[in-house]
Amino acid sequence: MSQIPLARRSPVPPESCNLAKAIDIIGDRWTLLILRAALYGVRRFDDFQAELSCPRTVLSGRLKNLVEAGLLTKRSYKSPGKRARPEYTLSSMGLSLRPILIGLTQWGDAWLGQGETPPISFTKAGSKSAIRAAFVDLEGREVRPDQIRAVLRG
Amino acid sequence: MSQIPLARRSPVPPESCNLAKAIDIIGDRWTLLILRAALYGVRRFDDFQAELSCPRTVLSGRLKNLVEAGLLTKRSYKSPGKRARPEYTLSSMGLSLRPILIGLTQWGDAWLGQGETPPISFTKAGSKSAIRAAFVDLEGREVRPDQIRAVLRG
DNA sequence: TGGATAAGTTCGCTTTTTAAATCCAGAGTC
DNA sequence: GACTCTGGATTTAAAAAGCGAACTTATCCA
Repeated sequence: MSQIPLARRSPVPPESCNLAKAIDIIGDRWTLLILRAALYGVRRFDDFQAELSCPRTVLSGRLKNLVEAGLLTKRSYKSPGKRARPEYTLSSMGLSLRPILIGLTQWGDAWLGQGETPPISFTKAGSKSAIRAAFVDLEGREVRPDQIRAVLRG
Repeated sequence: MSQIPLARRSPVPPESCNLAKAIDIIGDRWTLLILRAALYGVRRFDDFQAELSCPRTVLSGRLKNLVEAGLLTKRSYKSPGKRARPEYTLSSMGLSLRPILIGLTQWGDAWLGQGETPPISFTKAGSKSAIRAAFVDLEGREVRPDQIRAVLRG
């Protein structure tokens, strides 16, 4: 049962909505899976390919898009006795997606996990108790979902 | 500059990862745009179509998928003097994606907004100061991103 | 009976995805 | 230098998905 009042259109047209822009960049299965792997430390072309089992053409294109969008940084690494090769690491722009992907992980744990213990969970450093995605006010105090209000144009 | 240590593979294989499962359901441009519109109150087929400007075939298929996945509920509505028609509203499963989409909106505001005032922002009811997506511990206190630790199996 | 309307579906056509093979550049080897 | 190995990326052709327009269906209203 949705408490959201009926609307014929969203209040912000998709063209000027930063959520829609974000969706244009990361709203793609392979792109999201690449970011997931990158957040776990995967950096190299063949490692991404082995992890995702996706066509190399697609991986190549998605990596290029992510570099152009500024989420990944392409630089060289060199193992001793090997030639230099590119590696793809998250920029600060890409790293700042981590809370969103962790939130989505926990959403998946809650709704898709079929009651099993999640294979990965998240805690605060030095603590054993779980953390969760939520909203906080300026002072860092939690705001319950039913307390959230949208405000248009600044 | 990424502080994430190099890994050849992610610690949880995509097949058993709830994040990967979540991406399979919502990791699609049109699907995400449908959920965005639904969170703003759009419910009807033609309203979604006008909002998204997507082919009706695509919309039809995505709505069916979202209903099957349990994120949307299909029921009938009836305006007085009109025949009954289906409407699509968010289930509690779909509603619980709201923090993630608001978080993504704020990520877009920060990185894609080109310094402009965001067209929409979020506040706590009865307050004017902004709220933001974050992590909290069991007591509802904020946990900074660098304090987050991943724990495997358990 | 005819028209208006909302919610899809059908139908050709175009674009993207996929999987496999191929290309390419440079380090190590002879 | 020539030869080979290898990680990274491109080419190619078939399969899948996306696209826009027209069409169908069902019901309310005149």
